[in-house]
Amino acid sequence: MYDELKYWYLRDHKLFKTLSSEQTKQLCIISGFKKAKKGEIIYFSDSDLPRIFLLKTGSIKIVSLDEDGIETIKDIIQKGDMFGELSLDSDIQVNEYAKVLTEEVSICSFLLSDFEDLMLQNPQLALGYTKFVGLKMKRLRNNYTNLVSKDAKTRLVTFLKEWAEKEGIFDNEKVIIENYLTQNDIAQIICTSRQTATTLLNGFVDDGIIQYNRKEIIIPNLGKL
Amino acid sequence: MYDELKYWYLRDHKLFKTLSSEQTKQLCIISGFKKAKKGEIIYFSDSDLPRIFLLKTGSIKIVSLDEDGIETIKDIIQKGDMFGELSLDSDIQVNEYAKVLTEEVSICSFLLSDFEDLMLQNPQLALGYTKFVGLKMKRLRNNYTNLVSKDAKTRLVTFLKEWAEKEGIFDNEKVIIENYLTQNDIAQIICTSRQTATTLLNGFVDDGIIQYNRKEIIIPNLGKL
DNA sequence: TGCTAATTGTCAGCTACCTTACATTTGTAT
DNA sequence: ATACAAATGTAAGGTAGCTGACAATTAGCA
Repeated sequence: MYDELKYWYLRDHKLFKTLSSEQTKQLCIISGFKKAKKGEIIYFSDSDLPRIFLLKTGSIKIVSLDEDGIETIKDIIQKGDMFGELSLDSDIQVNEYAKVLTEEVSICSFLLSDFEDLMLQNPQLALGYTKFVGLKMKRLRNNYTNLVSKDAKTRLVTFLKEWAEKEGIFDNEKVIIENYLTQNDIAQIICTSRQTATTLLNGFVDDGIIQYNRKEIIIPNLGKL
Repeated sequence: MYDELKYWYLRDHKLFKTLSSEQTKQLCIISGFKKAKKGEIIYFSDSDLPRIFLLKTGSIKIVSLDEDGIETIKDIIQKGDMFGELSLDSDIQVNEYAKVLTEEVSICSFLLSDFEDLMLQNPQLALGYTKFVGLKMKRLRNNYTNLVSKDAKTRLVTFLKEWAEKEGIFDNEKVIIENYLTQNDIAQIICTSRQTATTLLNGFVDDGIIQYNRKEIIIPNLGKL
């Protein structure tokens, strides 16, 4: 029964659509599965073997700790996304871990080596995965460009728009976003200080462009942002 | 004879090592090949079909033009590197092109669709390619972190070190780099203004940490940088 | 060989943003 | 309910580095 569940967890991910149920099951048998609650930390280095993770529901942030013990957000992973050793190399970042942002997340994982084997057997999967990694790089590069050429305000607007597009609940021009990020998180994502992010957000509220509280962000008119 | 040449150009790239000569030839037949001189511009949109390029010798910069006509360096591509639609999607960036930096470059290219076909036939290639893209992403992410947390001076040092490692000619602790970049290029790479880059470089020269001219950069002691 | 364009050098203001520092509010455990 | 920690709000002061402006040098070319 448990295997069955895991099977389904993979099954409806677009990347695994091309696999026969036999192959998916093969991946499932060796895959781990877990749920975690808000604030919990998932260490990549828990298993000494490199893994690929698939976030089934919820959101997490990938955080790295630098020499001075300062947390930096590396990535926000959302429902349906994969994370872990995406570059398929096995050197695990010791000072990197994932932190759960939403109330609950469910994650399944499989060993990098098993995933590789499966890709070798199924070129379509390999191609799909390559495109997925490529897309991720494109997005990263985009962020990079924004960081260089746009100021903090523009970066915040861009971020809010993207967030709305990805996770917002639309009602005509109005969008509601479930706000599971602190202002500090947002600040880190757009690469600015917490204070600047706070000031900017409050500025938007004053201008009536957004409504903001700890639970949700409402954008009355996405076009106006 | 010409086909033969192109065959060899691919052959000794590590990514294509796993291919049978038959397969390499297959890719070769459909691939283009060209040489270009310093300052020349290579437009990706030249062929309406998306392509992957392989830089055999020399260096180029990938530049994008924004709305205001401002050039931004997206990437520096060196000998042996690939560039083009690496994310394997076909939407060509119209306002993106490559500019030759070294005296001469030789480039070969093949159609994205052909490359995909070949990957489907040879999963090992797909896997290798994914690792390659992953590595590229890792480097980008590294730059990103530097940009956020380090100041311009540190970024310049990091860049010089990397450049030396990658292309420098070593003589014990001393390294000589062939300098095909203008200070403006360097400034863009480390995301600062031309003036700041100039001042910093001259500062290093004054401190005796480097010797700088338009032809080459000499680092007497790489460890001291 | 001289002419022109590109590259490099230097400086003075300006500003977006960081830092430090503290007050206030909100969530949560006891 | 109370206490404590986390998250948010606000302000003053400092600064890295950008912008613009202009001179000096070097490279490419007719």
